[in-house]
Amino acid sequence: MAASVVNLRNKAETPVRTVEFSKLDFTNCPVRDLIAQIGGKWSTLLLEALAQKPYRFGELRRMVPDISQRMLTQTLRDLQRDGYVEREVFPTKPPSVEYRMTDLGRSLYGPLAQLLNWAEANHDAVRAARKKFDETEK
Amino acid sequence: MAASVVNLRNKAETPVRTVEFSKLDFTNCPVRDLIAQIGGKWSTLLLEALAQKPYRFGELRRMVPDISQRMLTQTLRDLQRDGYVEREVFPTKPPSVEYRMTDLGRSLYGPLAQLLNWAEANHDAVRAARKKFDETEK
DNA sequence: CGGGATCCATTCCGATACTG
DNA sequence: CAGTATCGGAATGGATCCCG
Repeated sequence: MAASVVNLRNKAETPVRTVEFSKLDFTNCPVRDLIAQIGGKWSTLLLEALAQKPYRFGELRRMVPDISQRMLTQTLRDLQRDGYVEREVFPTKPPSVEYRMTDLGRSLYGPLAQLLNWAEANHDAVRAARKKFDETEK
Repeated sequence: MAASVVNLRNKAETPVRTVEFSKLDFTNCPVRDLIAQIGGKWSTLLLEALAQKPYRFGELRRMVPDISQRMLTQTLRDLQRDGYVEREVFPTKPPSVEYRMTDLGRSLYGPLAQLLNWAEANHDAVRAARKKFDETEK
């Protein structure tokens, strides 16, 4: 229904998004469905690493020292399930496993990197806003 | 140290991000710090609504019917704390409260909207990847 | 080396009831 | 109308031990 369709525009009046608020079923909402995974604690970090080049399990572990191997395994598995990452096992002795980004993952990383750049560029502004909010004691 | 700095480049060899993996303290990592909030279950939805125009509490509640008033209050409060949203109370009878986006929030919404567009455009691809992964019974 | 299995603490979030 | 307070279940994530 047209009344429930919202056009989100930027300043140049170019439509940037159209969101229908009438039917927001969790199982079928792309935003919640995909962002829930990307928004996990370790997903973006691993996507950033693998956007550079393929890495082995142990290499990723050393690059992100404060991740538990449980979460590394699980996050990589989830990223593979969503089609962002490929896994290849080399039957060496002992075995080694390499993770690399797929084309879908690279296409995701474009807009994602822009958002992460924004986060870094505006981290101070957000922290200042938080401090002000907390000091005003609301 | 230079060895721990990773340049993430796109196909045109333009550096898009530089990530230092050596010091990723949770309290000081902008990505995790900001994305953790944005990645919450309701944040993006409310940012999308308020990117269009200001809304009152009850209007937002009706736009997103499956949110509890507890989470609506809390998410709006968190968005306000991070400086994305402003709250204005009108001392009418009964009182009404309006929420509107700040300039910081609008600047965030630019790259965020691109990511959300990607999520919608590629939802089918991800769902297909999930189905294939699950059927391959890994 | 690259996991899997188990246990446990914390956090998130929904439901419900109450208030100025 | 726009919240606050409390409770409890579910999900998230860390620590530890085991295994081919």
